[in-house]
Order: sequence, then structure tokens, then C-alpha cells
Amino acid sequence: MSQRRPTIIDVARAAGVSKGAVSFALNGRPGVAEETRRRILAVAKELGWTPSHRARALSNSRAFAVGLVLARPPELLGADPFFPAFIAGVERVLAEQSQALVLQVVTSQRAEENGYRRLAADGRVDGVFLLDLRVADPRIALLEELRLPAVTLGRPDVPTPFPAVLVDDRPGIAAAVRHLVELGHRHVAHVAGPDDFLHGSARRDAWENALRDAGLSPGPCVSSDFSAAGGARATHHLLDLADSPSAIIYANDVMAMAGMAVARERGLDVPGQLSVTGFDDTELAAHISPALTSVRTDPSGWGGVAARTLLDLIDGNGGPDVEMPPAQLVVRASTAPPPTPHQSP
Amino acid sequence: MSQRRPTIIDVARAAGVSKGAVSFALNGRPGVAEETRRRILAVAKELGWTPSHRARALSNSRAFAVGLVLARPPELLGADPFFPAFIAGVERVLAEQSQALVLQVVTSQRAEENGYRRLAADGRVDGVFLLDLRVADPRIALLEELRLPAVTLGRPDVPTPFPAVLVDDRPGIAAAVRHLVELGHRHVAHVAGPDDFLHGSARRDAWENALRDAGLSPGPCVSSDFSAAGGARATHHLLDLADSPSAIIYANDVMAMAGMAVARERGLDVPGQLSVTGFDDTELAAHISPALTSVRTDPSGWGGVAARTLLDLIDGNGGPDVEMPPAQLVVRASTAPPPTPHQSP
DNA sequence: AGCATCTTCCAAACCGGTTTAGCGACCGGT
DNA sequence: ACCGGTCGCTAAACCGGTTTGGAAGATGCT
Repeated sequence: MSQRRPTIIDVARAAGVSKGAVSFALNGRPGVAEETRRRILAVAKELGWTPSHRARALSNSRAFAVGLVLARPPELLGADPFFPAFIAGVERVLAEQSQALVLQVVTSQRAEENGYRRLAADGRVDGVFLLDLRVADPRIALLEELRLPAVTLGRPDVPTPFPAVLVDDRPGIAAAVRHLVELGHRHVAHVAGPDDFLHGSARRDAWENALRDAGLSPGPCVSSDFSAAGGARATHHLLDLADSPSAIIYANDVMAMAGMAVARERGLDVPGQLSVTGFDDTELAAHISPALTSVRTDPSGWGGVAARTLLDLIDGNGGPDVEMPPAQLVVRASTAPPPTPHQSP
Repeated sequence: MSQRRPTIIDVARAAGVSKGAVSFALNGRPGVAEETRRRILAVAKELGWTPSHRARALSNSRAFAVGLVLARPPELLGADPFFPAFIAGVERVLAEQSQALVLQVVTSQRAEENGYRRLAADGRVDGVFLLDLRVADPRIALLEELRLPAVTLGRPDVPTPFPAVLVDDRPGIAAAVRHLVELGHRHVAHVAGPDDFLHGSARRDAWENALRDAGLSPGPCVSSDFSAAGGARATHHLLDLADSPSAIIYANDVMAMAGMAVARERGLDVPGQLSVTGFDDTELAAHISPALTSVRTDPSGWGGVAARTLLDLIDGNGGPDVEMPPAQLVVRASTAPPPTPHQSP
């Protein structure tokens, strides 16, 4: 009764061939007679043999895994619906190809660099995802230096050798602005994400441009950090202004929900006196009161595409950037005409 | 100009020793003179040599990684704050020990079993975490069969050879019940998690027992699925009852928030006419209106302890179960005396 | 028959570490 | 001067696959 798992040698002996033949048969390479191949595979199956991933990794100098380094502050990790959904999408693709996902969660930016270095130095992964692109993102040069293939989510603002999965938040934000303008709003503020996030500034630009296109001047904009506390703070700030907005576009749902609570605590009716939109369209958004108008994104779909792109890149088939469908506005009950509609002449 | 990374042989040659000596020196084993050891390490550093994780994995028959199979439905993954926080805690410990976390996200229960099987067959991990324990959890037998060390979060209801990180939700729920009873509530309902989750039924039992201890009969209890939609549905159901409760204890914050929205939409004031408590104490809980009374848990802390326990187990130091501090009630504004206070005699 | 060619398979090297067996030098004791 | 033991190190086996070079046998061509 052999306790340990069978190796390629056991299979070779049982099939009466050499281990090279078994390897060839398994990998469907030419040079082994069809009948022999069948016999080998039958024996392998009977013995319950699976090639050792470890041995294969050493021999092929491949890890058969991809990495994801996550550098969000811990308190935000839980609130952010993006990341689990993205991972789920990634997994769907990886599983089909017997690849694994190695995760690293770090807190500081300094630690993040080390995260990539370790992943690369250990040869734990064959490539990585680059999320939350930042302005002049230093990680791009780092990954080039480490010779670690990567796929970025979004288009970096610096030239890169890496394919990108292009997600465009701007149409969603623009749609939100148009929606509010059509309702009659003239003072539309924005609570943005952190300034150094590229998607944060993209959303901000979209907000600004959409207002300009409508012939309005952008209202106040305050950068926050995607947290509920940050959203609340930003909202207080905006509502304290002499010329406070009649509508606020938040860069994510959590901040928007916290903002709605702040408005209510200050005695403002949402949407009667203040309209609010979120971003992400989390499951909860539809189930709060009033239901939150938000922008629906598809992080799981992005994850799938990003994974496929990365695997292709690793296999040497560096493809072009992939464009994803734009985010869509979902109108619910948190938006309504402003309290004192602007009078048309 | 050598492009490829140095191997142990390069170091050995440069230091004028054999590769065995380098290995000994690196691993701090006896049998190499102190001076030689220093010289070897200096050379290694100069050459920028790091031992190949892949070679080491093959040689040691160890993966130097642990696994986590996640079987939550995709739409819940994003809403649940537990999982990212837990992972962050795990990572903090793993990083110190140059271990990696291999993640697998699956959707169906059937796929979950395959997830573990693959992880084990590939030898990708040396052990796994077992989360979301279920009633008569079949995964325990599976892991035993696969000879895969594991650590469970919570105490299984079947005998296991695995150490457990004991997290007790019950004191938190009991505290919530007591809090509500002290406020004068006599009809306290419960919206539970799925019936087959062990922690779901633990919370339900705690709710029931706490009410009994207070001399009250348990109000209605409805099982749901931790989603906002489920929470809303359950709340409608409870409020439709002839004898509807004056307070509802939800098994997580998301359901509680959705429940609050339902109450409001039906014209009920929270907490004036209905008190509500959540569970998890998500960041958002403190920033909605009214701020949600909830039970604070420490998933990140659990992750850290679970990781340490698992690594110890893998190293052959199977420790005893670890008891974690009980969950704490955080009282906020969503709880208040019931509309028609019970008259004391 | 003789020779080139193709097919099928094997033996051995290789990936980059860890670990064991053993060898020579040095030590103290008698 | 001899013996036994420890120290410091090397050579070689090993982990379990993949890949290369070449041998043996079958086939085709002249």
C-alpha cells in the first residue's frame, strides 16, 4: 500500500516505457505512437497520477500562477466591492487553465514595491495585474525592471510595454451629469477619490467636461478617500459652502451613502433638496432609502478579460489593449429636480 | 553580461566552496565555519542571489504557500466586508514568513470540492483555511482524505483533527438582545443567515437563548442570505406579520441597512417605531442615518491568528484551539425604546 | 541489396535547490 | 606512535518533471 502519490516513473514502469515517453504522451507531443499514448494515459489514469506542479514549475521555469498586489488601506478593503468581484472574474479564467492566483495584501506604498519584488524574486508568479493606477505610476518602471509581465486596468499616463484593459468610467459620470442637468441642476459638485489615483482624476475630468459641455461651470470638487468617513467629511464641507450644490456626484457608492446620511442629519431631504449619485452600483445601492442612483461597472468582467490578456501575454502572445464597454448610469430615487428650479428665460 | 539570475552554483563558485556549503550557510545549519559562512553570505549578497523558490519547493516537497477557497456567490462577495479583512490579516503573518496565499474563488459547492482537490493535487499549498463552516461540513472529511492540513474558523459540529480559531458571535448577539430588552422591547425578531452556515445557526441560538434568559419568548426568525435584497425581503415578511416585532436583529450590516430602508419606505421611523441592529460593524454602519447599532468583529485579527495557527500546524506543531475575544456590541442610533413601552407593574 | 528517411522510443542531462555519506585534517588521550 | 572523535567541507544522490541526442527498426527508393 503505497502512501505517497505516484510519480511519472511509476507510470512509466507500469506502462513499460521510459519517463520521457510518458511526458510526451501527457503533453500531446508528436513522436509517440497513438496506441502507446493511449496505453500510457490509461495507466496514468488508473494510477491516479497527476504531474507534480512543483517539478513542472522547476523544469519549465514557470510558476503557472499570476499575482495580484493589493495596496489599499485595510479599512477600505472591506468596503470596496471592486476587489472581490474582480478576483472572482479572474478566477473564472484561471481555473480553466490550471493557473493559480497568488494574492498579496500590503498596506504602505513602500511595502507594495517589496510585494512585487518578492513575487518576482521568488518566481512565484509569471505575471501580475496592475490595479489602481496612479499618476506617473512608479510600479510600471519597477515591473519593467523586474521583467515581470503585467496587464494594467486602465490606460497609464506614462508609456508602457504592457497591454491594458481599458475601462472607461467617463461615460458613466458624464451620463450622471447629463441626467442631473436635465433635471434642472446647475450646481453639481463632485466628491472625488484620492488625487493620485488615475481613475479618480479621470472621473473628475469627466464631471468637469460634462458640465462644461452643458454650458455650466463646474461646481466645487473635493477629493476624498473612498471611505464612508471621508464621504461624510466631504459632504459636510460641500454643504457648508455659501453656495452649496444642489447635487453631488460621488466617486463611489459608499461615500454617496454616507453623504446621503449627512444630508439627512442636516435636515436636507434627498432627493428633494439634494440629489446624490454614486458609483459602482453595489448591491446595497438599490436597497437603501432613497434608492441610490449609481453608475454600474463590471469588475468581474474586467477581471476575466484582464486574466485572459495576462495569460496570453505570458504565453508570448502580447495582444493589443482591450476596450471594455462603458459604465452605465442606473437612475433610481436619489436624484430629482432641484428645490428651486432654474427659470428658463 | 549575464541576464539570468544567479544560481546557487554561481555563488558556490564565487565563494570557492561547494553548493552544499552554500545551502548550509544560507539555512544557518551547523557544519560550516563561521568565517566561511560570512564569506558565502557576503558573496551571495553581492551577486544578488536569492534561492529559487521553485527548486526549494521541489526539493523540500513543500509549497510554502497556503490556500483559501472561497465559495460565496459572486454577488455577495462584493458586499461582504469579512473576506478582504480576513485576507489582510492572513497576509500580515504570511509576509513575515515568505509564504504566499493562493486564492480560489468558486461559485458552486461542487466546484468548491474541486477547488480543494486541485489545490491538493497540484501541491500548490501546504494547508488551507476553512471558512464559513456548514452544518455537518463535508469539507472536513475531504481535507482529511486529501491529507491537507487545515485550520477552521469556528468550531465544527463534527469531530475534526484540525485546530480551530474559535470566534464566538454569541456574546455580541446576546448583548444586542439584552440592549433591546433593557430598552423595553418584548418582540425581538431575527433575520438570520443561511440555515446551513454554522455561524448562522449559532447567532440564531444566541438570539433565542438571550431572549429566553430575559424571560421572553423568541419572536419570529427568518433565514436569509446576507444580501441586501434578502434583508429587504425578510424585513417585509416580518413587518407583514400580524404581530410584527418592535426590533429586528440582523445577522449582518448589509441586511440591516436594507431592512432600515424597507421600514422607512413603509412609513416606519427607525428607531422610533422599529429598532434595528446589524452585525459586522462595517465602516459604513457608523455613517448611515440613523447610525447603525452593530456588533463589532475582528476578521483581520482572526486572519492573523488563523494564519499563524496554520503555519504552526504545517510545521508539525499542531497547537490547541485558539479562543478569540468575543464580539462587542456598538450602540448607535438605530435602537431606541419601542413605541408603546411595556408598563412595569 | 544498399542507402536514405522517418517513426518511435530510450537514456541521460537538466532545472536549482536540499540532504546524506564520507573523506581528510586536526584534536586530545594513552 | 596510535586510536577515536569532532570539525569542515565535498561529492553525489535526490525531488519529479521536460527536453535533447541518438539508437533501433520500419519504410521507401533506386
